Amino acid sequence: MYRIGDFSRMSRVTVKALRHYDAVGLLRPSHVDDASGYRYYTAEQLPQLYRILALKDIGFSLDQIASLLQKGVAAQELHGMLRLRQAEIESKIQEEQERLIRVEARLKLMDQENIMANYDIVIKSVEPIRVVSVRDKIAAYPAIGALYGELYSFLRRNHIRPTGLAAAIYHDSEYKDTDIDAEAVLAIEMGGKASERHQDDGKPWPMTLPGIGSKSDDERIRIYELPFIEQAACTVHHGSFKTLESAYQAMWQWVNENKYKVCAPTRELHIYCGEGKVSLDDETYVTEIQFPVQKA
Amino acid sequence: MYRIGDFSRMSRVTVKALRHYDAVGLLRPSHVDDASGYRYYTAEQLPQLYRILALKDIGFSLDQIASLLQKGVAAQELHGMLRLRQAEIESKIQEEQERLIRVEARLKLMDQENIMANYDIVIKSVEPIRVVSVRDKIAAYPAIGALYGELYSFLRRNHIRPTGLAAAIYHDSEYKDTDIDAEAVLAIEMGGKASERHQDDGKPWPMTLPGIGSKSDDERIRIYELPFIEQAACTVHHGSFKTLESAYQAMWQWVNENKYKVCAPTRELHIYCGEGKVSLDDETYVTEIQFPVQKA
DNA sequence: CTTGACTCTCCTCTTACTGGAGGATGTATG
DNA sequence: CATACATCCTCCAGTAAGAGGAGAGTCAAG
Repeated sequence: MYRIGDFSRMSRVTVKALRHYDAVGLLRPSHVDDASGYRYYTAEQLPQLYRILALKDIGFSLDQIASLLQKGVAAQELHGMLRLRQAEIESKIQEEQERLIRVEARLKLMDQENIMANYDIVIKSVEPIRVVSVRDKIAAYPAIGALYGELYSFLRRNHIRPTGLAAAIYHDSEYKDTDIDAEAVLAIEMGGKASERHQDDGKPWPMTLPGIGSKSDDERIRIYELPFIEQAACTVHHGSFKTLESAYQAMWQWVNENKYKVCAPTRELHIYCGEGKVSLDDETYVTEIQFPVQKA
Repeated sequence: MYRIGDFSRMSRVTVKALRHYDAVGLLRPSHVDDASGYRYYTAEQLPQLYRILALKDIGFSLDQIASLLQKGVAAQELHGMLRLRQAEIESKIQEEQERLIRVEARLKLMDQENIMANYDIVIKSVEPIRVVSVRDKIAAYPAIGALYGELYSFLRRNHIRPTGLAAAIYHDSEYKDTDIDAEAVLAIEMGGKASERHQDDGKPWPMTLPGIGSKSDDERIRIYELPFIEQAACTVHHGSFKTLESAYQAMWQWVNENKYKVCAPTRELHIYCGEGKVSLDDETYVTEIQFPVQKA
């Protein structure tokens, strides 16, 4: 019979931990003195403790260990748990390796800091958005303004209210500065409440509103739902459109270095874009750039 | 100005998390309504939030992020933090890889379970122990009993009390079953209290007690301190000495598969060894086997 | 009998939030 | 203007695996 301190020294497990294992029922001392509450352990409990430590080393939680020990678990079951752990560890390693790549990419990017502003790039999902849209080849980026004009006049004529969110979608798979395949979109009301939006009932929304869209002027305009994006690399540019370019540069570099690839048209969300008419060098603008990506 | 829910939807950060960042001072809403307490965020705060997320992705704690953001930290400093993180991640990956090896070794071992009992092997450190010792070549393992006899008679003659801990140390670097270089040791009192034992003052204990050890009978006997072992692979065998062999087998296999190598003589601690005379097939015995190891 | 080492229980703290209760506020609709 | 009801608020508890410490009781040796 060993007192807790002796048992602790033998096993190199802290007294605190031994008491904790007692409390959670993982390793009860073989005897507890009624009067003093002193815990007494026996030599036979040492292998039990070692089993606990070995399983802990493997990465099981105390709960899992308890269930592995208590119901005289079949070897089969332990085998399965081990396989599961194996997979978990492997994915954890992968995760850490990706993290490592992000750190390294960032370090690299810092060394070029004089060249480009520091953008913080984040992977997130993007919910579907119901929009009115017009798509056309444009000569240069600023020309997209005309497309928004078309959309606003369409909405006015048909008494549809925009939600205020405007975005551009670029369908070219590479960088171009002329003859750009651009789409301008304005978000409009979704059906249902925000909390229900996720679980779409599958019914497709009409591509055009009933009774409209037949006029020849509106033939260019579509109403549909932008698809959900599972993973988008996103960054926010705070400043004028003139300097937006550097954000794109940072995005491409990040995507490459982190071994992603762009798997759908890129989007540009105009989060803040002034009240009146749009200018090219308003430094107060806020724009989010979204690159739908997949692990390459 | 966005309400917390809108800001949450834009950034895909939960409302709870945003409130938490407010609480810890990481990202204060740019305006809080006095009357209602409603938090209002601006578009400019989106890049700030993204910076937080990017740093979090890299693995910094919120505290670290706060300190990185608050005192307009020099790029130098961030660079240093990133390097540090890099090293941390690398060591974490290594750790997980070792964990993975342990899981695989265990799976392998389970497949041979019919052959050998399941031993749980653990890495721990072993504190120095002050002992009386006698070392000799013995013909076979059971012959070590005679060495213990010598030690007990020595202690009796010199009125030294053993602490009760007995161990065998095997100096052969490979398995032998004859002509074995064995050392029998019995622990005796250390100077100082248990809590002070760790911090040895460097003074070597005398190799022999003053006034004794000069008799010719005692020339074989040494008194010294077993060295501290930083890492020892340890397992406990519960059963007779006859079956101890299989524990050694398991140990060697484990050490090899986990890519360690044995770097010092192995020890056998007799944790429970009956009261009277020692038998070869007492199934109640408890023995710990310790292999000092290093990563190969 | 005293001293000092040891042990006990109970409390709080750690991370980065999540979940929920109970109540106040904001906005759209009838 | 009244009423839903969606959204917001603040507080409280819980998570894993103990660490740290307070205050009090226990054990063995001298």
